[in-house]
Formats: sequence, structure tokens, C-alpha cells
Amino acid sequence: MPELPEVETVVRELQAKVKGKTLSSVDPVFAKVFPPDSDSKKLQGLTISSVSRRAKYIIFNFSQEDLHLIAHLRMTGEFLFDQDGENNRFIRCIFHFTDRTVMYFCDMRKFGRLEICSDLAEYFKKMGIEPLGDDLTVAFLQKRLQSSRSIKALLLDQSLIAGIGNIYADEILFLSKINPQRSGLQITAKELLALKKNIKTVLQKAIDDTGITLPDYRERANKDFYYNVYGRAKQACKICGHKIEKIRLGGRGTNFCPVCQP
DNA sequence: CACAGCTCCTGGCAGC
DNA sequence: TGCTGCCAGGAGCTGT
Repeated sequence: MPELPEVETVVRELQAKVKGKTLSSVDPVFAKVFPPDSDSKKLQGLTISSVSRRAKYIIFNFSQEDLHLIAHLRMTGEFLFDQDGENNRFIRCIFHFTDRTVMYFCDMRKFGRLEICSDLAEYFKKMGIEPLGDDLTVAFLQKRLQSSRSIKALLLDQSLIAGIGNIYADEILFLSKINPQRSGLQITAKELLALKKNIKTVLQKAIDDTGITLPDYRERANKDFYYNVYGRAKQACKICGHKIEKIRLGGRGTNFCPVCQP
């Protein structure tokens, strides 16, 4: 499922494929994915000037600067082109370009969303900082993680840091040697430093790998090899050999090593 | 206000 | 084999 690194990769692919193309029509096949009040007809005739990203949101920018198309892939959303998309069973919206190419928004589980937005600052006003930007500092973490909630829940809170999902939260906590159940209040200054470092390195490495060694992010095929804890419940910890445990925390499957993350 | 828990959705898989 | 029912989870919403 796409998290920030995968979304970043999708944005780069989209930028290469659709920048400069002009929409001739937009056909919302499934109303919930593209809500009726967002009036997709407004996009007709607009030329895509760039594709960018905020957290896990994809932003299509147009020649008309006060209109944006925002896409969120959620669990299973994807953009497919031409023959790759036309036979897909889960087409939710079809974008026709004037050069006769076609972009399909497909999403098996119907969680993904498309939305038209005229004010990006307003749209993202509740969104937390970008984890790969300069805003993520030890001082920021020290201040914003002061909460009785679990550190795992805090890492997943998009209004604090925007873009960390369930998989990378588990990986970041493993590398930081922090038990996911601990409260934000209990995290020491030394651990905050490790957290800050690992948030950046885990996400950046995933971006690099998704773009280079794992082009098919949809199936990060060898999970067992790639991840330390995610998807490895009951298997041996790569550091100490103890069984990786899986629990539910804040409604999320949470994998960790009880020895390395006491 | 802060936080926990529910909801959406469907393919895949464990268990019987 | 064939069925049932649970699980996966991002983010918005509802309830406490």
C-alpha cells in the first residue's frame, strides 16, 4: 500500500507522463471516489503544469493556478495509462487528454479519493510537517510528542507529522529501539534524536529503493528481506533472534521485537 | 479538548 | 472442496 515514499515515486512518474497534457474530458465512474459537488467538468480544457505532493496527497497543478486536483490513493489506488488501465476491473475515474491518451484512476477498495481544490493552504491547514523537510527537528519532536498517547499513535497522527504510515512507523520504532506501546511522555532526549534520524533515513531509503531497485512498489516482493518487523510476526528478529510479536495498537497491526524494543 | 474507536471496502486467506 | 468470517489499513467521523 502506498505510503509517502510510494506516493513520491508515483508523483515523479505522473510528472513525467502528464505534465503539459490538456484534459479534454473527465468521466467520474464512481461517485464516491470523485464527489459530485467537486464538479469534475471544471477541469475540462485545463493543461497540467506540474504534479506535486503534500504528505500522501498527490496534487495536479494546472495552467489555471487557482484550481488543483487532489488525489489520495489510500490503500489500493493507482493511476494507469491507456491499455494498462482500460481493462482494469476497478476503474473509478477516467481522464481523457486532447492527445487521445487516457489516464485511469483505479482503486479496488474504493477508499481512494479525488477532489478539486481552489486553495491548497486551506485544504492542508490541519496537516502536520513534512518528515523529510527541515521542520522535523529534535526540538519539534520534544514539544509535539508530549502526550499520553502511544508513540506509535503519535507517529501515525498526520496532524503532527504528515506522511508516516503503519509500515514505516513500525520500522522507524524498531530502528530507534523504542517499544510502540510507550507513551510519548516517556521518550527520552536520546531516543528523540534516534527517532528524528530514523524517520528521515527510513523514508528516504524507501524512496530511493522504490525508484531504483523496487520499481514495482505494489508488491514489495520480498517483505521478509526488506523489512525488519513489518509482515514478520513469529519470525526471528534480525538483530537478536527473538520472535517478532504482533499486537493491535490503536486499531493497527503493530509488529515489534520485545527484546530490542523493551 | 483529547483521545479511542468505528467506518468505509473488497480480495485473500485461515479455519472448519 | 467449499463455505464462513476475519484481516488489511488512511483518514474522517462519532462517541466518551
